[in-house]
Amino acid sequence: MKNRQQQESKNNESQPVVKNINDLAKILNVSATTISRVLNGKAEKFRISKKTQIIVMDAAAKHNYLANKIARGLKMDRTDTIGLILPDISYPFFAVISQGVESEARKFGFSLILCDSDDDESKEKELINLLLSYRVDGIIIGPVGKDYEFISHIYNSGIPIVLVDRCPTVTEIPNVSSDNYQGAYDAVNYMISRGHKRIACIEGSPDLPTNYDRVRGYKDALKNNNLQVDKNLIVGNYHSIENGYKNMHILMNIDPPPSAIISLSNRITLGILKAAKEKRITVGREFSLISFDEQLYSQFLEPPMTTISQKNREMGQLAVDLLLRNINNRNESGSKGLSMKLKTDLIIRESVRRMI
Amino acid sequence: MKNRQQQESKNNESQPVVKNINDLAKILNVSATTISRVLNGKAEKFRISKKTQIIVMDAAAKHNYLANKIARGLKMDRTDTIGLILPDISYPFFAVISQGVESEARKFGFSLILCDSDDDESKEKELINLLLSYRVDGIIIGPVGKDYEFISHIYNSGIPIVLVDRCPTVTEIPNVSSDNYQGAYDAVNYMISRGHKRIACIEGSPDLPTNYDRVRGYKDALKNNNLQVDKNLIVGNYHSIENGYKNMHILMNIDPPPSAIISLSNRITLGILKAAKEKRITVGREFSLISFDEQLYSQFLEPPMTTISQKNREMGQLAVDLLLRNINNRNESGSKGLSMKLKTDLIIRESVRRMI
DNA sequence: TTGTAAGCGTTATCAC
DNA sequence: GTGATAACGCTTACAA
Repeated sequence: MKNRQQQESKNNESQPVVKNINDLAKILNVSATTISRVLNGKAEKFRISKKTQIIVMDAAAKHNYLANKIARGLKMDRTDTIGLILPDISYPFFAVISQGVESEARKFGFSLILCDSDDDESKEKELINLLLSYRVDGIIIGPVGKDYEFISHIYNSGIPIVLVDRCPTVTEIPNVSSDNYQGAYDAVNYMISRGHKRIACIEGSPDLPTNYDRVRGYKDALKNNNLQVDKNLIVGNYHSIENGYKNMHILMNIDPPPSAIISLSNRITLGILKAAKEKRITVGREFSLISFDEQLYSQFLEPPMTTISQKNREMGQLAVDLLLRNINNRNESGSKGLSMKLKTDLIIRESVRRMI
Repeated sequence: MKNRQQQESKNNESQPVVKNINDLAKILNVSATTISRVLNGKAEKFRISKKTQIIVMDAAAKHNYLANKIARGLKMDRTDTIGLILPDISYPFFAVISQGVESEARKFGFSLILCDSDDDESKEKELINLLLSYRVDGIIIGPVGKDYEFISHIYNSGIPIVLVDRCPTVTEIPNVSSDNYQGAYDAVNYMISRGHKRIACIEGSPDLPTNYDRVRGYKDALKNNNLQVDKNLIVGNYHSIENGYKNMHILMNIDPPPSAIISLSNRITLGILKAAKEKRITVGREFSLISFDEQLYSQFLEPPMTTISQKNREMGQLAVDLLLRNINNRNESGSKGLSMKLKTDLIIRESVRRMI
C-alpha cells in the first residue's frame, strides 16, 4: 500500500489517493451513500440526478476505485464466493469439473475458492471449516466419498452445499453426477451385441458410489442378456495404473481368459495397456476393451479406444446452478433432495472386436 | 443462518447460538479481546492465565466457533488469500500448476481464488481487478502472454505479483518458468546425435515467449552442430491438435521430407499422430518425433514417446514462495526482478530412430 | 435528491 | 492479566 501511494503521487502530484469510498466522497463533495448507490446500480431507485451519476462514475474510473468486497461482505453477510473442494485438482476429470464450476460461477458474479482434499477425509473436513470461516456463500464438494456424515451435518445447519461426482445413493444434499449405472450397462450391452460372452471388469475403489453403480450396471447388463456373472472376472480395487496393470495380468492367466474387459477408469486402462504390451497381446484382437472416461488422447491410442464419456463440464455447471438456487432462497428448501444424473455417451471406436 | 439457529436450538435447548466472538465473550464472561488473543496464539504474549486459555479454547470448540476471516481481513488489511489466473484450467499442464500453487499456499495458511482467463487478454484484465477488489494478498498469473503492460502497471503500484510459464524475456515482475530454450536444445541435440540432419519444428503461437525460446533452442542446436536452419522446416502457429495435423501434412509433402520433428506442445503432437496414421507412416520408423510436455499417456503411445518434461508442479510451488516473499516484505523490494528457470528433462523412449 | 449515523466481526491501542 | 473502545470500508434505515 505504501508503494502504491508513492507511485501514484509521483505520476501526478495533484491526484489524491483514493483508497475507499470516503476518499472519493470527499473529493466529489458527495456522501459515501450516494457513491455506493450509483456504483451499485441503485441510482434510479433513489432518483439520483444524471449529473451526479456521471460525476461519480467518472471519478471512480479515473481514480481506479475498486470497491472493497471484503467490507461489503462483512456488511451484507454475502461474499460472492463459493468454495470448491475436489479430491485431486490435477486429475483431468476434476480439472474439467472445476472449469465448469468456475465459468458458471463467474457468469453469476461469484468467485471460486479452490481446495484440494488430496482424497483425504480429514483434510476435507478441515477445508470445509476453512471455507466456512471465509464465509463463502456455498460449497460444492466432490467428496472423498466414504463418509458423508460431516457434510450432512453442515448442510443441515443451513449452509448451501452441492455434491458432485461421488454422490451417496440416498441423501438430502442436492447432488449431480453421471449415470454411472447406465454408462457401464450400455458398454457391456454393446460388447455382448458384438458377440462377447466372457466379459471381465476391473474396478476402482469398491466403497465409492460411482464404482458401485458401474459394477451394478455391468452385472445387470450380463443378467439381462442371460449371461452368468462370474465373480472371478470382477477384479481390482483402485483407480490407478498399477491396479489396472496387476489385474490385467491376473485376468489373462485365467483359463480361458475373458474376451473383453470393461475398465472403470482411464488410469486403470493405462495399466491394462501396459500389461497387454508386455504380454504381446493386442487390444481389439486378442481381447476387447472399453474404458470409462473419454480423454483427449483416447482416439490416438492404438487402436482408437471405445470409451464411456462423462459430461463433466456440465456437471460443474449444473452444480453451480443447484447451489445458486439454495443461496438465493436461504429460507426455502431450494433444491433439497434433488439428485441429477447426467447421461453418459458410449463413444464407439475400434477397441472392441466383433466376435460373430 | 436462520436454518442454522433453528437446527441448533432444536438439538440442545440450553446451548445458545455462537455467531461471533462477542456471543462467546458474553457466555464466558470474558472480553472479546481475550478470546481473540487466545485463539490467535497470543496468550503467552499477554500473559493470559492458563485457566482462561483453557476455558476459551474449550468453549470455542464446543460451540463450533469459527472466527470470521472476512471481518479479520477488513481489520488487518490482509485476507490470507492469493489469486491465481490461468489461461485454461482444464488443460492438464495448468491443472498441475494450480495443484502446486494450492498445496504450497495452503501450507502457509493461504487460500486460493482460482480464475480462468480463457486465453483472453481483456478477461485477464478484468480478473485482476476483480481479485484486487477481493483484496487478495497477492496474485499469481499464467499470463495470456502477449501484452504485459497492465500487469506491470499493477505490479508497480505495489501489488505482489508473480508470473508463471509465459514470462517476458525482460521484466521486473518476479517470474518462474521452464527453461524452454534448453528443453528444445537438448531434444534437437539428441536427435542430431542419433544421426538426424533434416529436423523440422512445429510451433505454437509465435508471439508467446515460451514458444520463442523453444524455437531459439531448436535453431541454436542445429547451428552448433553445423547444420543449416531451413525456414521451410519451421511451421505451425498454434498449440492445437488441428495445427499439428495440418502442418504434419505440409511437412510430409516436402521433398525430401524431414526425418525428424520436434513438436512444441502435446496437442500439436496428437495432431501429428493423427496425420501420420492417415498417411500410414509410423513414428520411430518413417519419421522420428520428440514432443514437449510429458503426459501420463506418453509412455503408452505406440511407440512410447520421447518427451521434454517440464516441472510444472514445482513451478506452481516456487511461484507461491516468490509471492510470499513479496507479501511478507511489503516495503522492501522482495523478489523484484527475480527470474527462475526450471530445468526440463528429456525423457528418452522409442520415438526417435537411430539413423547411424 | 442527498446525507447522517449505526453496525457488520474483528483486532490494536490504551487503560487499569 | 484483562477489558473498553475505536477503527477497518461498506450498506442501510432513517432524516431532511
